[in-house]
Amino acid sequence: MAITLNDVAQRAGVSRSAVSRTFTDGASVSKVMRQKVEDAAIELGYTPNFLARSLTTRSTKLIGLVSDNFHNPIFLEVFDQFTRGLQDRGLRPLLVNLSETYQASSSLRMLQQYSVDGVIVASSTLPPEVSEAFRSAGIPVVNSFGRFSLTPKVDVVGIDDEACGQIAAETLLVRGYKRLAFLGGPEPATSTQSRLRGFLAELQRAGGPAPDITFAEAYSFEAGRAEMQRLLRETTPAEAYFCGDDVLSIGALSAIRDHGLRVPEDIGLIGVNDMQMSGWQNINLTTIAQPFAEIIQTSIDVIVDMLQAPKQPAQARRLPCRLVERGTLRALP
Amino acid sequence: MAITLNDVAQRAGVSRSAVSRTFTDGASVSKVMRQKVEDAAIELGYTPNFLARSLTTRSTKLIGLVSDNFHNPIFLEVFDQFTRGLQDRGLRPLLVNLSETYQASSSLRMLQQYSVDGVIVASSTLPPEVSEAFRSAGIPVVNSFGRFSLTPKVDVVGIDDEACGQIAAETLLVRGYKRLAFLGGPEPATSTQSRLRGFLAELQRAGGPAPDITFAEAYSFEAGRAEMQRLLRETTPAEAYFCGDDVLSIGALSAIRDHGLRVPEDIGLIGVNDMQMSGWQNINLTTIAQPFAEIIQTSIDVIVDMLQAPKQPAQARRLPCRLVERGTLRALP
DNA sequence: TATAGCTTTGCAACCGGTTGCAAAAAGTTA
DNA sequence: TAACTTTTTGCAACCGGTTGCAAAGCTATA
Repeated sequence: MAITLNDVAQRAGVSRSAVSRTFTDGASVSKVMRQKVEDAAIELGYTPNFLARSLTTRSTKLIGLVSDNFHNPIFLEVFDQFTRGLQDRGLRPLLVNLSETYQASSSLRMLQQYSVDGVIVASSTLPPEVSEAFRSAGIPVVNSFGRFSLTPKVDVVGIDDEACGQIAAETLLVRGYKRLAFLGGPEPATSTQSRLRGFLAELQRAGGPAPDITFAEAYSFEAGRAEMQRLLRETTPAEAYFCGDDVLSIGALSAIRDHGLRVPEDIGLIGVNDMQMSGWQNINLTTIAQPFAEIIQTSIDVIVDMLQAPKQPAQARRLPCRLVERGTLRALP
Repeated sequence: MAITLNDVAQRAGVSRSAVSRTFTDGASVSKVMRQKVEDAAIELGYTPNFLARSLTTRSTKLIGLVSDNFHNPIFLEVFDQFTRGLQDRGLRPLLVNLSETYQASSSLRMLQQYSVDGVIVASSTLPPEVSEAFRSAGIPVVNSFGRFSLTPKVDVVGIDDEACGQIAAETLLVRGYKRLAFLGGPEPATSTQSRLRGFLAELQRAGGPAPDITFAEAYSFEAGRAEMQRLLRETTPAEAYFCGDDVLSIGALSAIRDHGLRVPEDIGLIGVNDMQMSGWQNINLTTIAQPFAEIIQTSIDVIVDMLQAPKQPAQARRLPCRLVERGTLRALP
């Protein structure tokens, strides 16, 4: 069916090795040999079979891209940048959707069977064990958007969630907000906990009052809306809320407006992520931007380095967040 | 490094073929042989190498999933469903991001090199030639979200764009709107053209006046907003707009509100797609839903059938759209 | 022109599997 | 128990490539 090495060799009247060498960088072939082979290859429409090659070279250029985050719109941007970044370096993303029904262990086995060169776990919610399983199976792995640790078992690239909470606190305090609140993502998520810790620490340092603390059931519009509705119904709302995520904030925003209150006049709101939608004029959310592009670029760099240099000690990298001012907090005094 | 067939054979004291047969469905192995082999395999932690196997079986279970749509949030839902659907059938998506810098022809070659079993082109904007190139290279292909044709060169699964335009027209007319307008996606996109055709045909049939027709520069929030701003500035706005896409509609919606007009009281709006966000209470867009789940499921079924039965004549499938009533059109009289 | 040194080439083994074929083993029947 | 089937097993070739090694070809030097 498909054209193989043999066909080309026969056509060009040379040995199989000669053809192979023509298509292998750094192999020794003379000008005239290369010409003969290339002519034959073009005539026949030959392209080398990468999978067969991988058998001896032990490199497939396949990278497992595993994620469980197929609902938060920011992840479309994430996938976009990962696929492009990998493609630019000649790597191919084998996408794995780690939903409830598809267990982590079976995905490990699957990626082993396909001899992926490495794995990128792109998720802020998957437990570290998922990434660690790859590493202990000897597959280079980087946990992108993962939680920082001083003693990481696998390489991690993410933001400094505590610093993020700190920025939120500073931002609110400097604008003169007094009664603050934290509206986090799902309580067990480690990102939520770290952001809360940073938030509280900074408030305490500044001598502010302790904030109200609640958690939404998920990082989603509905969860943010439902939790804010509950707060408006059952409590005296705070002056400003630090929300765990933009999509959560947008849900909260809609609940506040439906309740007849204005943002930022009555209630202030600050999110985290800076997804595209947050900049839309009808949302216009003040938020703390994650450096997506840098996280992704760094993750790819890390994986690429690991392909070249085998097992280095694992390292956790923290990239800085920054405030993006829009219209959901009152102006600076 | 990794455990191979040979290791297991040696450990179990049997031939290589015996091991291979144990891991091949439908091969002939006795109970006791299977037991011996499986024991050894478990002890050693062996899993067969899929890529090596593919060399002889000529099946990689790899499916190229190519798209150029990494910006419209609905595509995250699309990727979610595609990856799960493929995984459920034991297939693996090799993701290809067809951006400007990454040409279609090189992706064809790449997917050939990886011996993918088939390709799904998931895009409503890529030209048919992209899919056709795969077919003429002998790779089973289905164009998901593609344009319907009576004489398709490749298998297509999508909606009936003309019927969609027709539904929009009916919906607006029955609510008593008189001065209608069409705010399409990029003018050259075939989906835009077909929807417009259906829209016009139905208006004409009903004897309504000819609508205004304009096009946004892209299927994006900004493009929808910019075009609607222009319309509000430079023209007398229509009573209701049929927008080519939800995200476009949301952009238009924000422009209308910023202009001090109310939806649906002053201007009505109807979109296409029914992305998740359209149901958010602060958007609440009346729209025509694409049957995403069915399109994706059908696309996968088609590809799977093609893997089994070689070249059947290409077929284009049209799945029905339906109206989703929310709050951007006035109520029925 | 003979010789040394470097480059190019083909042979054959190998990567990790599968599979047709024939021999061996097990099961059936008389 | 012998003869005949059927099942199980191992051998060896093959899938489409790569690569170490030695032979062949070339160039440069004396």
